Amino acid sequence: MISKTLERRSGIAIWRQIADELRNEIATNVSVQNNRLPSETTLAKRFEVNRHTVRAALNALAKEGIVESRQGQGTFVRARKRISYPIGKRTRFSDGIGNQVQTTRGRLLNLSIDQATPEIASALYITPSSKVICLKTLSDADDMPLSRSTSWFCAKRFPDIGTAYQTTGSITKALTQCGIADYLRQSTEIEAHHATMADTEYLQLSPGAIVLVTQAINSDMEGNPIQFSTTRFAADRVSLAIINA
Amino acid sequence: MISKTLERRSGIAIWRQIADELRNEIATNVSVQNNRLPSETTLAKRFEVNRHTVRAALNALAKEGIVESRQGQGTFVRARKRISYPIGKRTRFSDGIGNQVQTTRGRLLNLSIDQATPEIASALYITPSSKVICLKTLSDADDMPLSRSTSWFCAKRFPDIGTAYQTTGSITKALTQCGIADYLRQSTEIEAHHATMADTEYLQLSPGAIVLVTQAINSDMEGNPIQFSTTRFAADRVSLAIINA
DNA sequence: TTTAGTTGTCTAGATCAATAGACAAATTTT
DNA sequence: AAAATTTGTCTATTGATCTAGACAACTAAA
Repeated sequence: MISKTLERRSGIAIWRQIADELRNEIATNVSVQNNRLPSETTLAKRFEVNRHTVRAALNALAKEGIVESRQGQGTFVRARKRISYPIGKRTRFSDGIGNQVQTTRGRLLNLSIDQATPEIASALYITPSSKVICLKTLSDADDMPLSRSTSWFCAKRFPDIGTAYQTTGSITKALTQCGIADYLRQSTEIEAHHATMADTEYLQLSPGAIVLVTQAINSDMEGNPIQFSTTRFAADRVSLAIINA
Repeated sequence: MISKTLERRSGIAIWRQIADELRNEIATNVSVQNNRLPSETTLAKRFEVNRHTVRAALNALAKEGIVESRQGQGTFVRARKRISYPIGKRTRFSDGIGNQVQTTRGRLLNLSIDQATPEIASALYITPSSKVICLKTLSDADDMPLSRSTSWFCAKRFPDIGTAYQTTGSITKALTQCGIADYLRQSTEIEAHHATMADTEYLQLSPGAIVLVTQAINSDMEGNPIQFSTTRFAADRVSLAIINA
């Protein structure tokens, strides 16, 4: 198909560049017939590299659980679906993905009481350097880490949000306990970045992996912002579905 | 700050892992004082590597235009802003980013008439294997490639969409010429992937770079789908802003 | 059973990445 | 002026990645 040469001396090993390319083609069903990849020799010819280099790439994909090699037969793709995470006015974690997975879990990693930075203050409509509660959480789906979030709440309005989250394992339920029966997503910004070291640790990713970073503000029904949060998703496990309606 | 060890034998050179980490920290203003990075020796101690390895990382960031080193003084970050690309009911390319850049340009890379795949057919509400026009385009902002798209239109309804795009360089204007005065974004799906070889070529990216991939359906004012498209953004040049209202 | 095609494993050498140390060149502080 | 701190450049060595070739082990088809 594409016969562009691989870049050497780029800091990314050739076998990993091939792995990235094949992962993409598998995701879009290019050059995959009957769930079977071309043979190692064929791929080596196509990428103009040694067969061992192709094997290193396939080995990496096998470790990710994307393909499976069988001696004498070939290399086959194992179907895996991304979790579709809805983003709209009524975005909620467990509700949104609940029908796609068996179990969801939220864990509190860290709680601290900080002074609001200018950015947080303007998002929450409070005076700069007033007190905010900062919650760092990790969310699992089927015991695979899916995302990690940092949320800020006005400490004066939600003094007990931390303990409420710890007992419920859910922001929505914690807000209910704090008197917020319903809330709306006011804004969302999405970026993509390379995984940081903290990401590779908490989300169980390899270096060079991708995280989808969303920055969101939630408001109560009167339109007052109540939560400002940054969430980092393991990009190869999710697809963000934007709900316009 | 974070003292997690770097992963060796991962196919990603250590200097590139450090570059990725620093790029992220620069973006979030961590460990950057007065626009000045810590000295090479300090960074080498922190990452527990040789100073030359840190230099390789800084060299890469300098080539990307993110930092600038001055002998005897230090290494400084150069301010660069991502273009914020709005996604909502009324998403349009040039309108949305027009106030952030000087010039925008759209170029037609390829036009073909294909049979609709099941996916395209269901998105456009047409019978499978009926004819569709496929437009591959590249969009620049200030002469930097920003995104590349593949769009499908019903060939029966929009026979002249190709020439209309070529003369106007804009999907919106092309649709106007074809009798669509106004249209709405019906759905958007967002994923993040590693750049393919075609991405590195057209979007001028390095291997290992990230692309934000959106899949969207646009409808006319009666709610009939008119365009199905996949867009791949250079992730380090944009931020997607979700408009819920 | 034979043959062709596939993945698995081993050895050896060539190229690239990372470490180590030394010193030059430029800037700021003392 | 001198000292301290910074980036820039050089050489040499060790370790990881990529290439090359050969052959074993397994599978499916002739």
